[in-house]
Amino acid sequence: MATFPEVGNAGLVSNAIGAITAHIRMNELGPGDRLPSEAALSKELSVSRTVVREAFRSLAAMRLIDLSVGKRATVAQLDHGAMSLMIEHGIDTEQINVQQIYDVRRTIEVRTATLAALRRSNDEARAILEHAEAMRTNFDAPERVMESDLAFHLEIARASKNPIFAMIVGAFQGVSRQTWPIGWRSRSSDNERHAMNDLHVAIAEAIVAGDPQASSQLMAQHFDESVKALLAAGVA
Amino acid sequence: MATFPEVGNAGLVSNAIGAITAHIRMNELGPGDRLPSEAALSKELSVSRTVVREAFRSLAAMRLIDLSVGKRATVAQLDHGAMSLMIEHGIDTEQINVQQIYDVRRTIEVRTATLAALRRSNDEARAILEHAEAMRTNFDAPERVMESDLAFHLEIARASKNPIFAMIVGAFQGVSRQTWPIGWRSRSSDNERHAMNDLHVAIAEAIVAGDPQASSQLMAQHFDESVKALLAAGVA
DNA sequence: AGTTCAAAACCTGTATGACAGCTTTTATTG
DNA sequence: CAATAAAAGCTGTCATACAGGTTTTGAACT
Repeated sequence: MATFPEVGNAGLVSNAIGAITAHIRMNELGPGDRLPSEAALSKELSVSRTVVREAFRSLAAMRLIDLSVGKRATVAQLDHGAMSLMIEHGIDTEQINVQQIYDVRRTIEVRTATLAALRRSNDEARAILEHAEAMRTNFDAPERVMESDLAFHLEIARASKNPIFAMIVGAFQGVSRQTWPIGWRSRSSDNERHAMNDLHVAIAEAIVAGDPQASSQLMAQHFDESVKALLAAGVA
Repeated sequence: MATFPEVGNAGLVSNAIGAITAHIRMNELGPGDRLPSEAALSKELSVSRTVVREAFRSLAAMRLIDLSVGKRATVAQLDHGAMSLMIEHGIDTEQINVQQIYDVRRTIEVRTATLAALRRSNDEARAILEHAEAMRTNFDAPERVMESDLAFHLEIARASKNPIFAMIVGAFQGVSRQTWPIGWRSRSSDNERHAMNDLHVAIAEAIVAGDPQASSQLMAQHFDESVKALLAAGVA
């Protein structure tokens, strides 16, 4: 008899992955909930611990579960880690370019700006404004300006109250860290750099004021200027 | 002394993943190019084959590489498989809901419609129109209407010539297969269902005509109506 | 020299067993 | 009943083995 029908035919590991996600679904597990041990799953699925481990690793790579030594695996919170790696891989292998990323970001962030203006909590409004102001304050430390810039955009995405937007915006952070300095240097004068910071503050103020129109219009303007700067610097 | 500094401290598997992606980057590998064998990497990194395998599995889970028995691992093409699982996991664990997905899709697809009108090849234009017409033709077989609908949206994303859009739109297909029938049933009459199909044909014609304004406007209208139907059906 | 084809070498998928080190449960003791 | 120590459970990593694919090698033949 050897192999009886099995559930699918794409390898034992794929089956195990399916069984584990099914377990999560059927038991209605949520973030933090514990999964069965490797040994238990190994027994239940009649496969070696090796197979179960590889399935766990796969799920952990996609950030569907968290692993840590000694403890059992737990269901994970939505996270942009895996998507970040996918995007970076796309860049590394020249399947996507920086301009395409900016198009996606612009499309999404014009929307998050709108939503943030409508839905931001007071704490989020304050955080967004603080990040924008930090960009001004640390003008002479580009490293810090960049980090505040990234935090600013991510906080707006969070304030949109749609975790998918937050995940996508987060996923681009890694790549943005590489391209940001290019944009900064390519602005032709400190005046332009100050103008960029001012624009961030203006977006923050529109969101604080709860003005979706102004928020999205200013965000669009910000991206148009950034793309122009990047193109001027000759980024493909 | 035991463990000497190592490269990082997040476990041997993480190190191996880093080493492999670094290998891809430094050798400028592209889709289809072959990676070193497990044994070779195992030797080079001074870790067991087990560790290398788990690293490979992790990368395969994120679809950065392809594995197949007997052959060496190869660099993979950008693919929405991993992101699909992430989204489904988000739904299963109630971290995201259907309305949020529709908001993301609307945001992105209004843009892909615009770009498709500007950039579609003739083949793509024809394929998009065919999918829309197939929705009409197969009116009595909802299953087929759905598949044509999904293919229609994905083809538009591809025609935008931005693989990130295609990846995101593709990632939502799995979930859409679950919610689509709800939307179909929730339209109050066959008239409304025919209207939905007509709207798809109208979008296709706008793209064929190379009219970005009309394309995006009609796509926005399509999503607004779909969301309305879903809300009417009481989808959270 | 070039082609064909079979053997050899290589490679991945899976299983088993072992042990270190961390975490949770259990049992004991005060 | 609380504190604590022992036991049991769990994950991370390693080594080894073998079945069954795939690529390379080499020999035989044209």
